[in-house]
Amino acid sequence: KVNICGEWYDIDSDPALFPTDNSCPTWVDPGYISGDSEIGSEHDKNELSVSAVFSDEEMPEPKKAKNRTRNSSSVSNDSGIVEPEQEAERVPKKCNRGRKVGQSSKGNHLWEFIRDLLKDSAFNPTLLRWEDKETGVFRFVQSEAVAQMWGRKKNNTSMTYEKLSRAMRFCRSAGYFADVPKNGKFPKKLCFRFGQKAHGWKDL
DNA sequence: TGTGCATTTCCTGCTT
DNA sequence: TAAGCAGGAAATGCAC
Repeated sequence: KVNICGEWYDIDSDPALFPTDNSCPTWVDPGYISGDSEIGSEHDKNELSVSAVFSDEEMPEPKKAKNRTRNSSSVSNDSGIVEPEQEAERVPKKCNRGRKVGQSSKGNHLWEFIRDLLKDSAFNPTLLRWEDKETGVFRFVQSEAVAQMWGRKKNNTSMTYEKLSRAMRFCRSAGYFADVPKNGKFPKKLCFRFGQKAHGWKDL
């Protein structure tokens, strides 16, 4: 069993997720492990193999067609007049917003989940990796796979990296993460950095 | 029962 | 021009 943020992921009951032969989890792109992939290569551009782990039902839904609910200018036609049908489309989809029933918010926080993944050699550097451990800069290697694990922990099978990254940005504004130094040393994409409120990552 | 926190979801606008 | 990133707004579950 592997403990991530206090939650035990059972290798035996989930062999596809955690192979028993100490090999890499099946979601990990074999090309990355074999050395065919490096940061900046095609494999590094968010290429995923999560379909090997998550069934069709478990896979996140594709991004829904965007409903424009706030900006009236974007639903008006060329003449700037909002048609009645377009007006109807502006009704907020309140029922689809926010957390769903059964999605627990208790337990560990997102930054702790990320920290624990970095702590575990089963996930570091296959799912995410240190860019600069001294300054707390890390980078998502398999961003969608990490998002799926986070969603799994929160009973939310529709979790995506887009949503996870939004939560990461909220945590950044709260001080758990910080801005990545813009000195050209780190790639801007998929890079985050632990903030002042985060602790326990230095002694990993 | 009300409030605050920590997200989650949807969206627009900006940047790469 | 498309994809990714940033952030606003509204909603939720939970703890207190």
